[in-house]
Amino acid sequence: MSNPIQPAEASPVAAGSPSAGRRLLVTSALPYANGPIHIGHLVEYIQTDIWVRFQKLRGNRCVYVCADDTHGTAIMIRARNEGRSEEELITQMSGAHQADFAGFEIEFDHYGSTHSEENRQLCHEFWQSMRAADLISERGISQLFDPEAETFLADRFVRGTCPKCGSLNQPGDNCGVCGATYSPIDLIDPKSTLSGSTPLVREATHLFVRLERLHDFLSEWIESSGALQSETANYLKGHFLANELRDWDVSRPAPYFGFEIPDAPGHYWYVWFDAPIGYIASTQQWCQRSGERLDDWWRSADCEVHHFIGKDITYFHTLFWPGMLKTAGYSLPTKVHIHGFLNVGGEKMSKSTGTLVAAETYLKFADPSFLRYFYATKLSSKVEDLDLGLEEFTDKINSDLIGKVVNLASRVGKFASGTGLATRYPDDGGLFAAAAAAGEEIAEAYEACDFSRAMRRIMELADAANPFVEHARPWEMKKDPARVDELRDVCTVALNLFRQLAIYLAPVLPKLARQCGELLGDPIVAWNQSQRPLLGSAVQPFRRMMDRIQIEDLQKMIEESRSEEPAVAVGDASRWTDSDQPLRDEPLAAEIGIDDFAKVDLRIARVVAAEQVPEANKLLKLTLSLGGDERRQVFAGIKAAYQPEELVGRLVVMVANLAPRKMRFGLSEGMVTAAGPGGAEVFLLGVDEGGKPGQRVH
RNA sequence: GGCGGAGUAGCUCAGUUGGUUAGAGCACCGGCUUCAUAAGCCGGGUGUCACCGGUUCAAGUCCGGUCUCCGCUACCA
Repeated sequence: MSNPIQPAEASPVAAGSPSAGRRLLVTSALPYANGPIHIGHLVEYIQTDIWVRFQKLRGNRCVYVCADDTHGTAIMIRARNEGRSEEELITQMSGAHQADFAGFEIEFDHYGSTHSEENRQLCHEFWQSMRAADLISERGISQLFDPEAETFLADRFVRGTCPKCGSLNQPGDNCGVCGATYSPIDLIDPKSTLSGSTPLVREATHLFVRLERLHDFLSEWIESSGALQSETANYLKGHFLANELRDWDVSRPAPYFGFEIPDAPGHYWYVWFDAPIGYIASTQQWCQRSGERLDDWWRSADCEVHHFIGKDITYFHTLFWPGMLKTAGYSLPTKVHIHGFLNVGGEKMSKSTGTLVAAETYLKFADPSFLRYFYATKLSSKVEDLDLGLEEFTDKINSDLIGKVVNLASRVGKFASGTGLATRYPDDGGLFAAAAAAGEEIAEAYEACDFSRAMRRIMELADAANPFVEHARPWEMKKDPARVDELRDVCTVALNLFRQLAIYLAPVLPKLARQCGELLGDPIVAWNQSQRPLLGSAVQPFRRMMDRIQIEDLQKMIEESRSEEPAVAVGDASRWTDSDQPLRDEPLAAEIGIDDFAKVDLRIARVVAAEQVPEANKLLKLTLSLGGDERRQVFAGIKAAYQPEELVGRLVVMVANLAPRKMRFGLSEGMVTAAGPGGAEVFLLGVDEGGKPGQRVH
């Protein structure tokens, strides 16, 4: 056997070892005050919280700030619809968010709001710096205005007919059918989704940040600061830095819920201007509360700044934000940690399948520790989407946490309160020493945000610990009073090995760390507690720490999330329980008269030939017959849904008078009608028995 | 089409700078144990390392090509 570890021999390890004494300011992206927190959001807050708890456990000075993101048109509209003030809405939402976070043991040092006096002041300061640096320009742009709601309309609040392909009821910025991008002004027959009225085109002055002036600085920072993963730096170089950086529109004309720009009355800062500044404002509130100086955290070379964000908001944090910070003289981020999205069961979360689970709903069915651990096993430093599979989730929790970790304590816990811990650490075959030695490697994995690696290493330790108990057979010792010393030794080893696991897992499972601290009468407060065994103390009565989870619990959770969809009253048709999702995805278009409809000449056509277009991603080439010699060549975006063979001979409905359009693979002389969201989910319209090619649809 | 990532056991994944017979956990099979247990312990490998070629004494690992999947992006119905 190897060296038994004695307290006197254990080498004292400096708190947090080489990294001791760092100062870190850490943020998660600010959740928007327009909806509840769901398990997708939680990936980021749990990831950040684990990292922050790890840093604190290592003895570093680490401050974790966040805030609600409260400004913008969406908040204004929602408050208006609910008949209350914006302030009332965001106050209530902030409370709900903070309750959700607390439920998952996400512990901020400060949680603020972008709608704060501190933020307003800081926005003024940033703005002045940017004015002084001559970064701001001004010009008029044409924008749609809703005369009824008396507000300018962001792209997503306008729908209309696509100017390119003529599809009805498309969003204001791009066509969901043909994918064309355009300005909402180009829409044919636009409608405001707020009031249904026809928007007017109005000229409005906007203020812009001339980002191109920071091009050299940004290129340099992105390339060589080390703040970004190479894949992200690469993406930015390819998509943005290769060309001239476009001016960034940072103002919105009144009415807008936000801060009015001091030297441009009637104009408000766009929400993405004041949101990141909210990181600093929240820090400032924390400083005021704790007697700290803001400059020590945001203008000090000794303090690291770490942002955790999702991949969807990469360019706000890697282009605009560093530019703003640089201009205003604040610290640039030491690191921007970017994570991917959450899928559930291999698919995007959605309300209709019930996979978009609210934080509050999750807490009704499962232990928050489980989600924290599960995410930890899935998270790495890469920008990768992660998948939550229900079976994988329950397997991992039950075998890792229950079977390996908690069970280790449970197996000896009930004996140990009688024996207490031995005063000398017994021979354990080197288990404790090996686990102590693994500490640095695990710490490195945490530091690098490679949590999955850390969890793997920790579970290896747990795997090694359980056979020790099995072979020692403490239950037999219990029967013989003469063997009480042996029994105490076994308990001492098992509980110390358990404690090491609890320390290494403490960033992920703070509750387990507390329970371990209570059991052994010694709170877990520092990483280096893993290096020396706890000896000679009493053990408190054992209390159950976690319960197994059944997959049925999760299924119920999904079920409840699905039923949160408001049911639609359907009266006599209630035996048909069709989802309302399609209508919600694509609301009904504006009313038209019969004349409008008559413009569209729909005809029955027979597919007489169908072939693959090998180079195309989505297209099949169809030859349609309208009877006689009338043939049309049509390219249809149904490649993922249909094989050419199954189409030949079929009757379909086509738009016969659509202007021909030249495409990469040839001329398309019409359009085949189909429904569905796209991809493989495309369904051609059929024709009942008796219909003949060439007949018009009336 | 462009950029990025991935492809190793039924599943989730490790696999350092090339170096014995390719690993772990889960699942599975057999046995043991269960007056500590939420269970566990002992044993069992189930593989064309996506494919083809190359470099090398030696390739899961390096190089070239091909295929598939995912993400972003562009074009397009």
